[in-house]
Amino acid sequence: MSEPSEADRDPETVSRFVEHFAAHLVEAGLPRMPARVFVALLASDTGVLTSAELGETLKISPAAVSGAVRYLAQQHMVSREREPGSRRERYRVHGDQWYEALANRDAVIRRWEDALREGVTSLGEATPAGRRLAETLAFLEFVEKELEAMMERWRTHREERFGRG
Amino acid sequence: MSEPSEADRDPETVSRFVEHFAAHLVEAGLPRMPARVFVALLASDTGVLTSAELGETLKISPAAVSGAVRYLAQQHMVSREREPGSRRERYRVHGDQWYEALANRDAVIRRWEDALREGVTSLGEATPAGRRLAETLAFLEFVEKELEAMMERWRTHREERFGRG
DNA sequence: CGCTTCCTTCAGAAATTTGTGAAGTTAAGG
DNA sequence: CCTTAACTTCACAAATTTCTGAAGGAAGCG
Repeated sequence: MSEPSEADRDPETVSRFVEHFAAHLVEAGLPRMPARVFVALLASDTGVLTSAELGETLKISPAAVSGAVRYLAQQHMVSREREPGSRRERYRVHGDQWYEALANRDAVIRRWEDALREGVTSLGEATPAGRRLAETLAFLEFVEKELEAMMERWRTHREERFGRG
Repeated sequence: MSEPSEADRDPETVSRFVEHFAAHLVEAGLPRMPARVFVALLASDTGVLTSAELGETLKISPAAVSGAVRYLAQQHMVSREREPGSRRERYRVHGDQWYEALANRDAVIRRWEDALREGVTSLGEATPAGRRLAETLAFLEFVEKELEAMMERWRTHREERFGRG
């Protein structure tokens, strides 16, 4: 029998995890292909894969890889690198970068806030509906601030536990 | 110019806000009908609407209302009430209930954690991939605890600012 | 320069999701 | 009980989304 070493990178084991975890992300609202690509990167040993490798392990066309990666890059969940002196593009999931993507939700929150402010104004601050919207707005403003503080605490916590990544 | 009173509840103004804010929620992953129904409730003066009222303001069939409401109830974003001695069902968005739904994300996070733990085990704790997954897991565990604390702080903050709802 | 490699874009096929009408279910009211 | 009101469920039609294959660029390499 084989040693429990790198040899355990049985493609099937990896694939099982990829599909399983990706399914959860999909359920949470991430499009299918981006989810699969993202998890494949997370589960790779170097955290870097080429487009071709992604296509092969996930059994999808180059076009699908391209689309998924574009999506992920927009969300700042992966970064693209150019291998110098080669046409190969490499995609990387930076350990932290992915947490920071969560902080990126910030942008989303801020747009919600804008919409709510408009609602408070147009419905009237003094109306019950206006007050309800105002409270929701206050909640989001609160969360926004808290998230920032939380990420700061995480960075500290992380260094204690994992050392500088 | 007109007084900012209840007279401002021009259906068209309300509708504009509903559609606008709902669009943001959809973009964030909420299905369309649930999003519209939810915002319609948020923007109503009492925070309570009957199925018929929802159908009329949103111009959708009873079936669509039914489906949307079922979804929202499952997510704990609205609650259903039975008007005693009537067949009419009423749907309510409780001011806080909706924040607490965010805490409900807890359940989602916990399932992610389970999937990640499995991944760490099957890929091997000692492998680079395993370590990456372990760190992601640690992040989620951290967030889970923080969220709870955050909600607690919000409740305090809220009372200071709005008095007990 | 032209060839080759790799990625992207585009149009369309396939699959999934979404919303409706119609029939079914439950419960109030006569 | 029978009628009527209100919501729900189901099957299907419609719209949207998703992925592919094919054609179209950019960039290294000879």
